[in-house]
This record gives sequence, structure tokens and C-alpha cells, in this order.
Amino acid sequence: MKLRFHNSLTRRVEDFTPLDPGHVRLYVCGPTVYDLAHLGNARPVVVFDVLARLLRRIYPRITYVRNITDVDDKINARARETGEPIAAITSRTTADFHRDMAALGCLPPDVEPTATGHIREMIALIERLIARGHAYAAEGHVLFRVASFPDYGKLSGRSPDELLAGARVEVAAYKESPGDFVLWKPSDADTPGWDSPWGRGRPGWHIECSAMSWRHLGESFDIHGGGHDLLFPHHENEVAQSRAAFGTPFMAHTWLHNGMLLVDGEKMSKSLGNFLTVRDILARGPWAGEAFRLLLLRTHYRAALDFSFDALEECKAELDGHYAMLKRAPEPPDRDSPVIRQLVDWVLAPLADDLNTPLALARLRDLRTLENALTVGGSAAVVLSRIGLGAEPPPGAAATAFRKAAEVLGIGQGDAKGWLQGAGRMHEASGHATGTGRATAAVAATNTSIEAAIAARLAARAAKNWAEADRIRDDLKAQGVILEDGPSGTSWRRA
RNA sequence: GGUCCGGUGGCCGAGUGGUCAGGCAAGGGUCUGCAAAACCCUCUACGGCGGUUCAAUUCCGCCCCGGACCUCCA
Repeated sequence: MKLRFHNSLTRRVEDFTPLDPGHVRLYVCGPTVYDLAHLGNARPVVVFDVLARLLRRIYPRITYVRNITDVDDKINARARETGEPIAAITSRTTADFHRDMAALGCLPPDVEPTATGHIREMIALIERLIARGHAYAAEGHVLFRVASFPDYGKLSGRSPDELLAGARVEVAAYKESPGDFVLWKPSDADTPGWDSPWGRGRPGWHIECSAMSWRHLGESFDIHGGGHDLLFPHHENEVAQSRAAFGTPFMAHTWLHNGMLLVDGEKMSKSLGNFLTVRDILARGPWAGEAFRLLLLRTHYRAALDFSFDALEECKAELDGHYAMLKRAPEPPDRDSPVIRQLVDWVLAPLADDLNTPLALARLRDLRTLENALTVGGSAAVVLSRIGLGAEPPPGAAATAFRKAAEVLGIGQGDAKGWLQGAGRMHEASGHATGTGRATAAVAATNTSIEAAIAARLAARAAKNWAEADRIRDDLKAQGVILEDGPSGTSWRRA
């Protein structure tokens, strides 16, 4: 499987060739831990989780590094506002982040370095930059000398002149040039600081990623990912720091940037205050994490994505349909047959083309249609021709392929019956106003009371007492429980 | 103002120089005691104006609209 990616550095889609075919190295900018993750923060985590899963499938070894930024002026500000100790804020927020991302089906990265754990590497890097003439100390600060690095602006497609013209902040007097950015800054007694050759201080924002990627991936590596809003200045500055320090032709070979998540057409961001947290989504019910993951993946990662709760509900309904198919599909005669492998490859092929998750998801739906046609009845001809299969696979084969392919996307891996009958839903949903009525409905009916009602309805049906049978079904429906009569009896699921 | 990315049917969303995306919604049908589910059918779009071409939604130019970035940001 040959991968292609849109490389921000060249602004083109390129074939991906690992620097070391035996070991692919990936770095993604992680969160600054001062507050709960919002929906926009979740997008790169999910997108690059899929990328990491895909890479793992193809290459013998990958190292996925995603940092935790636990020293930052926003954290300091939060501590001053609330009085909570900094260490408490960062450790709690990190734990919250881990739980939220796990709820979205994201696997942990291979290495999750913290900025505070890499102060020594940052200082070493800064000393190296000073020694090479790429940085200078002034009034307790150390600044990167942008003029010393001719390629500055190459990643973000800007010329240094434009950047100066566009600078809209006050220029500090100690800067040689307005575009120079901080590598190290002094800390007062009330601010976290570390001893350094330039006095007690703390790192600037960009240096940590250069230090941590260097430590864990080397001077140059394969892929660097992050939100598109990090392209400038964060990634531009990372490149300048790393390349100037090591004299390398590139920092990361391929730069991937995900598009922004919007709400009402505007970027969701903490500074705008228009954000929903991942917690807000998860509070909708145990289905919400996976539904939100699907929502993120059904838009191509580089495009803007306008979030809405209607779209979230639509994703929930889609997953209901997937799990319903998985629930009724039989075991195939051979779980690793050539046709199953062919179906899996067919679904995943679009991912090789710049991570085209929407097309892969469409093909997953085709697998569902195919399985339904073979197990429930219907014509598989249209889907078979789309896939390029000459003969019908045995029942269960498409469902098995569905599970295997969906694993790379991180969806459809749950227990089908558990999903449909909402195991754990009451507990998860209680205490939250969901606005959908689902939580209340779930509280009203327990699994045993549902089974009892179904038995009563079955008796009524046997006696051809349709009025009573329908009354029971309507009663359950009012409680959010939907009955489905089939050849093998009556099954139920929660709406 | 500068740089960049987009505009696809009621909605979401792939893709392509000429034959199908797909989903949701809607309408019709098969099945069913009635439903639900599943399956079948219907709904044929590519912002505007030029250009290239036998042929443009797809390539080129201009314009309009939306979004991102321009030293807080995923």
C-alpha cells in the first residue's frame, strides 16, 4: 500500500517514502494542559490516531510522539485566577485529556513527553543556537535571530518582509528585529522557572517541540502534524530552531495540517469563547464518543468542519445501522479468507490517498449493504460491481471485513448488542441535561422490565390480541425502546 | 491589506476531461396482523463570467462568496 499525503511544505500531494523504511517517526503537537479539551482540540488527535493506526498496519515499526505542554503562560494565568497550584492544574487536565481522548477511541501515542521533563534539552538546543549565531541573549531573554535563517517563512509560504509588515504586536526593545521570537524568558519569583545560563527563566512556546522531537525522534523525522492554525508561527519557528541548530535540510519531511472545526461557521476556539468541550459531547450518552469520532472522520481532515448536534445525531443513527448489521451477521466459514482480505483492502485503499476517510467510510457502508443483502435478503449486484467482486462472498464475510477495516478508523469495534441496547447508558447519562430525551427514556426502562414486556406482548400476539400487543409496543416506544419482530423472534434496541 | 484553503443536489459529503459516488431527509414499493428493521425504486448537482477542448463540474484566467493564518490558538 503506497501512501500519499498533502505536504504543507510543498503544498502538493506527494508519495510518502519513509526516511528509514524500518522505522517511521511521527510527531504531533499535543495540548496545553490548562483546561478541558474542546471539540477543536479533539480533531487532530482523532485524525492522527487514524494515521498512526494506518502506518502501524503498513510499516514494521512506528514511533508516534505527542507532547503535553505543561509550562505555559496560560497555565500560569489560570493558577493566578483560581489559586490552584500549577502542578494540580496540569496533572488533572492531563488526566482529563487522556480520559476524553480514550472516550473518542484514540489509542495513546508511543511517547507522550512533557515540556517540563525536557528543560535540559531545550537549554542545550538554545546554547547550540547561540553558538551558531542563530540566537542571542538580551535582558534575560534569548531570542531566535530570524535574519540568520534564510529559509524562514518557507513552510508557511511567507517572506520575512511580509511577516514584518504584518506584525501587529508591540515590538519589545530587546529584539534586534521585530520578527525574532522568544526561546527563553525570565521568570519572577512567583512564576515557574528553571536555572539556566541566562538566569532563572522558562522556555518560549516553540522550543519545546524542537527539543522533544529531537530527543525522541532525532534531528529529522518523517511526519509532523497539527492544526492548521499552528502552521504559523508555531511550526515555522520549530523548523527554524531545529534546522538552524542541526544544520539539516528539513525538520520533518512531511507536514500535515488538519482544518479547523467550526461552530456556526466560525472557528471554535478558547479565545473566542465559542467552544464546546469533549465532555459536553460525552454527556449526551455512551454512544456520543464514537458518534463524534465518526463525525470528525466523515469530513476530509484538511477541510473545515462545521459542527452541529444534528450531525452528531446523524452519526449516531449511522452507527446504529452498522451495529444492527454486525449483530445479525453470522460467523463466516473462514475469518481470514482471501475475499475478506480483498474487502478490507478495498475499504482502506482511500486512506492511502491523503487519508481520505470519507471515502473509506462510504465503502464501509457498502460492506454493510452487502452483508445485509446476503443475510437478510436483497440484491448485492450493485455493491459487488462497485467493489469489483465477481461472486457473492459467504454470509458473514462482509461483516467480518467491516470489523477489520473499521478498526483502522477506530469505529465499530464495540459489542453490537451492548451498543443497541445501551449498556451503561443510564449511568453515563444521568445528571446531564441532554436535550434529546434519551436519558429520561433510558432511566424509565430497565432491561428486565423490557424483557418482561416483550414476553407479555408475545403472549398477546399469540392470542391475536393485536390491540394489547400494540399497546405494549407503544408503551415501550414512549420509553425509548424500539421493538423489531423478525423470523427468529423479537429483538429490541434503544432509540 | 498580504498569504493560503474552499464553494458539489433539501442537508452532509467523495470524485472525475466524456458511462454510478455514498449517506441523511423526502416520496413510492416489497415484507409484516400492523409496525420496525432490511431490501427495491424515485429525487441527477457541481458559485458566476470568459477561455482551452470534439467534449469542462473537472484544466486556465478573472470575479463573487465563505473560512483560516498574519507572533494566544488544534
